[in-house]
Amino acid sequence: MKKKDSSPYHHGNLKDALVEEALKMVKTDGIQSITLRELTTKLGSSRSAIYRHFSSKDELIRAVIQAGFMQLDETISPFLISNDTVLARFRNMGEAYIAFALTNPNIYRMIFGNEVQTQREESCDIHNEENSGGFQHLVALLIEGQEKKIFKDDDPILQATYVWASIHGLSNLCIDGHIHVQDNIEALFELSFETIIKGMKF
Amino acid sequence: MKKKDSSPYHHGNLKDALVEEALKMVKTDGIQSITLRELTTKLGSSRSAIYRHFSSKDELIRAVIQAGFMQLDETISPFLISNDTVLARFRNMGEAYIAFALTNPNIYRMIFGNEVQTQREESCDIHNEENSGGFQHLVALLIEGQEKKIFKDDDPILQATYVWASIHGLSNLCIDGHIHVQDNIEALFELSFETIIKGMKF
DNA sequence: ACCTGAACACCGTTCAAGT
DNA sequence: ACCTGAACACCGTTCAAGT
Repeated sequence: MKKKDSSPYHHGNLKDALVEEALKMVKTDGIQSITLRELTTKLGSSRSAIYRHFSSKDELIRAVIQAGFMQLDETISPFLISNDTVLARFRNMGEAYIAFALTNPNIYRMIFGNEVQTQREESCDIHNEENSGGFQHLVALLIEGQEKKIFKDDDPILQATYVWASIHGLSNLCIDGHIHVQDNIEALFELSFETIIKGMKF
Repeated sequence: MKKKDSSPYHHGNLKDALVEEALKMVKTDGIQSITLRELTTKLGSSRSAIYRHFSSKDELIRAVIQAGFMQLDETISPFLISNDTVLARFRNMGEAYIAFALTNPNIYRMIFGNEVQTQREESCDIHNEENSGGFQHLVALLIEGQEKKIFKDDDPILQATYVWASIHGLSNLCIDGHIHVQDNIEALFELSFETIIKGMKF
């Protein structure tokens, strides 16, 4: 079990522990399940200690959102910079993306939901280089595809945004049950990827 | 101003009035702004009266979501069944859809958000014929396009789902500020529509 | 940089009693 | 089919006082 620190009045790294534990709670029970009372009880700290590190619950949630966003980013990035062909990398990324959303619906919902007003520009905007290497890698992949005459010569940033939006839309509709094609959900992905690639072809 | 009913103990149609007023609150201030206390105060009814019509706040919200979904549906449906060409109808629908989302971000977020667990199958599933004429019309449009050799011969329901997901993804990312291409947001839509249509071409 | 413990305003929900 | 009014448990947030 966890050992106490030298003093009962000091937690090892409360700020990170709060974010980590909150992300766990989101993952299993959704963002609505986070209450500061339960969160601090689980960590064995006091409620008011939170306000040493975050000015409000919303600010804490923003940190949790950012942590979740980085998990998604780390899941998809490797597929974009592998040694596979352009089209294989594209497809593998898409499958990994949707798999993440289906496996972690609560985290995905939190990231792209809007229960907390975030300054996306500064946290988990997909264009933010610091947090979204994935988007940058996607842009690079599309540029490579354009150079190899696989993809149409369009603005690669707009192209990447369109791709992201399409895959995001699929993920979003699937995990929130707006579509019920469960029997042939793979057929939906197959059709979607093919249509996207055909639409962007040189 | 509003006249009282014959008896102060009977509201004209409290159930509908609650949903209507709640939808207004969502539209201007977002779903988070709805509290039963404020809602009933605005209508001049008592708090407990709500429970004559809804078993909980969540059940009320579900009715509000459904009402919002029908507004979206009524906005886009006319464009799908107009006298224009297949491609014009397709494009006009897409533009109307995104325009609705940009004009009513709070309503759009509520519809496709997940702050309240809904049984989508019974309320605002896009496949639900009762509430989503738009989706049915989109399927019909795609079938017409296939017959006229404009679109590829794919399962029209999967095709329609892919189209919906793409436009939904664009709307969603735009209103939540995950993308900041505000300067050329029209260019993004232009590229998206062209890519989608090209991807589905015969 | 934490702790305890109390307090505050706000929330959804319930209930007893009236009309 | 409503009303009033009180109560309940829960919430985020603040604060005074300690270590």
